[in-house]
Amino acid sequence: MSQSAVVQAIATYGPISRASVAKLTGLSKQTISEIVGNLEVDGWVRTVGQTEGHVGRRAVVYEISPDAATVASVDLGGTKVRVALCDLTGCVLAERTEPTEQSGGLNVVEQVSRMVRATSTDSEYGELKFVVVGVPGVPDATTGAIHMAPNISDIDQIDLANELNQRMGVEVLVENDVNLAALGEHWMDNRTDADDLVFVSVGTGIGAGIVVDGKLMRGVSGAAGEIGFLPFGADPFEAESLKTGALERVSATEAIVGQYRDLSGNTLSVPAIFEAANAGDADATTTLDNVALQIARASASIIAILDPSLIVMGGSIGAREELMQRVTRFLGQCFPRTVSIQPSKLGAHAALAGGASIALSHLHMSLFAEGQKGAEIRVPPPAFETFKAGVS
Amino acid sequence: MSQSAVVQAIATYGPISRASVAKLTGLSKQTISEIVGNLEVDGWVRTVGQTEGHVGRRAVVYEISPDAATVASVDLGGTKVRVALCDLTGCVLAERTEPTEQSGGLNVVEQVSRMVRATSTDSEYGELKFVVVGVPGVPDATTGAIHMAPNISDIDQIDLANELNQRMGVEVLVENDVNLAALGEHWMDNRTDADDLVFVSVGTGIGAGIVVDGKLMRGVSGAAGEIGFLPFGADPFEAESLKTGALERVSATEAIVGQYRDLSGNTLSVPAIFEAANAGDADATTTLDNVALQIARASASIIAILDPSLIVMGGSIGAREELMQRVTRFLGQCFPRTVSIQPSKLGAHAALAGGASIALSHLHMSLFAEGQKGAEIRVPPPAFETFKAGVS
DNA sequence: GTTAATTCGTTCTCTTATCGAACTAATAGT
DNA sequence: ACTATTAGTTCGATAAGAGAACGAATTAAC
Repeated sequence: MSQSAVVQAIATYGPISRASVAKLTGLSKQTISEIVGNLEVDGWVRTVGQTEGHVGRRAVVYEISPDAATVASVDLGGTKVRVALCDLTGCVLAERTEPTEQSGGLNVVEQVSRMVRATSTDSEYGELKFVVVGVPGVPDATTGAIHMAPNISDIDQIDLANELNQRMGVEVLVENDVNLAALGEHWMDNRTDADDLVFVSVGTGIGAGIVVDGKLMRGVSGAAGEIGFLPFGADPFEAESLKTGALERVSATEAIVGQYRDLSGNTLSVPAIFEAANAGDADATTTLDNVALQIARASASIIAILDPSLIVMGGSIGAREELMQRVTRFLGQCFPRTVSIQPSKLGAHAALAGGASIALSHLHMSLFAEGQKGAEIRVPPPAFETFKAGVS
Repeated sequence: MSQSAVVQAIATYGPISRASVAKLTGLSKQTISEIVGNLEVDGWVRTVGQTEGHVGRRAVVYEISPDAATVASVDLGGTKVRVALCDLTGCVLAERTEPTEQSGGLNVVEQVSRMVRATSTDSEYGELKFVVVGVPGVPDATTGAIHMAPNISDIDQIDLANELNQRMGVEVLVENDVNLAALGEHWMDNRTDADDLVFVSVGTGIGAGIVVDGKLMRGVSGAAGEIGFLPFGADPFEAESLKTGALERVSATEAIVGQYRDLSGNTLSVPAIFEAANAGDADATTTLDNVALQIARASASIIAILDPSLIVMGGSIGAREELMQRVTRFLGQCFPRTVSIQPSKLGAHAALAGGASIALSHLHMSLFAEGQKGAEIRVPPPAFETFKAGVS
């Protein structure tokens, strides 16, 4: 069937007539009529009136039926758990946030499944069909355990996707949170010219998510984008660099606080250091310069290897305007080509958006392109403001 | 049509009966009979006898008709032009090598098209259907010019693919030589477990070709893998590093010769420096250690960002056993995960093999999967010895 | 206000790829 | 010779989709 193509066209080109879908897809009119008819009977699309003002007969226009089903996107962080319930168009129907269960392990599983259940039955939404969970670690494809996630205890001892699946009875996908953030930014960007992007997150740690050809690059062991281990910043041949990562040792929260303390003798939080720099504190300025220099080098490495069209900076530190400006300046001094660097548009909600985009793609695939090889449905993002409002 | 699946099965599983193809593809027996019948009439496959010794009726077995068509793979280097003519199974039918026309520009175009024509009409081969040319530079997708190719003069002034196409009347694809080498190694490796690899070439320059998911990663401007510009080795903030690349300044031919001269006062060629190191020359040993250290850092960068399953070292310098051992040792000291590092199996012929693999894939696609979206035909490589013998 | 041009959507027929089942053919082992 | 087994063909049946023709509804133009 070419159901997927039809759904894709309706989803992408908003309210649209069957004749237009025929032109867009290249399929014949009656094929479209039949497919749309079936979709309408099954409740996936619905009519929204008629065209008017044009020459010729009025066309009945269709759109995706937003409430035919829902998906949930979960951002499982070390301190907070966020759950967003989205309809088929990606609009946020309900959201809730809780502090993460610090006892970790199965208790977190219980917490997430309880929150998802509560959110999805808040009122009369469509059936929950898919859940995507973003975690601050590397999901192991075979065992389902989450490696390198020091912020959530015992999360590497259980098969997270499987445990959640059993409790909720819905298909669950677990993905690294930075990867999801990269996808989220890419989704909302919705660019047609180039289909790639690297999301660089600087916060308690430093990491990157890579989108190439609209798809996530994970690497064989799921560790693609672990730029904390780039071999510069600290001496990469010191033992400590093998554990923490040479670059991470000089560019994440702890390193920034430490560096400022070494220079000034005072211990300030990272936001306070930014304040101090803005107020003219020379030590703070030096600290930020040093950090930005390292991040510029990291960006240069990424560009040298991947040649992306865009780098998006995110995380509590990375997205700061003061840092971005410095990074852009330094990058110009150590790399011949210029690449656009932009701050994250979605901020703390990037991973949530990425989860929603994956969930919707998967759902559409399973519904309309069951077992087709090259099929790929790209669900267009909702208006930026709509999404932002839903999760604020 | 599922022609592509049938061709794929016959190409991959050698001489094979129609019944077996049916089982492999999941298509029904008479569908296979019809498709194979058509392919045989058109000359793409042929029978090669019957099975014997099994219970039941004897099966007629088919294989790809090797001489139904040919493709040419060209390695257009700064000093040599190599042309290999391959049949449909990837076997080399004829080969020729000439010094590169030093006048550059259109003269090189003439040289290549003359060589290809001469090679393909040497005797009675199948019709030439596709030509792939590997160049030491970055092909511009829009203009067809080759950027960053200092070794072939004026090659950035012309639309290479187009000029060649007009002279030869065959479809021509131009690709970076390191990218082709990466594909060639990947093709010959023919691994089923993981479908990615990074080819690192160290010679007059340093560069990398990246294969992910069986496909080349090119980047937006075709500059992916330009690891000469990784921001370490020399100081990346010096003006010279913006031109030559910070890493390239300390790891390619010129840098190695220079470094040894600085240490010892003597000027030796790179092979001579390797000899000296093997003979116990401390300065040569130090030089090679330094170079290997930088290449290990480059490898660490690649692994941190891409997380590949394999790195293949190539180029006149990179493939040397003495260097590889050092790189492996240093990499273990600056990166926590171990990744397999292997020397190039194809040596100077890697790009030629990569060109052949692309040419064959394209040809099969255009013949049997015209305008199918997700279609992809993977032509299995010939036996390693067969190929090697053909181009030696 | 009638007519022409235009667009939408349906009906009907035709093509093409594929499958399923029945049937014929050939072979090894008993 | 008989049987189990595998190979390959013949003969419909089915389903996705294309193409053409036609009816319906609407605006523009005279």
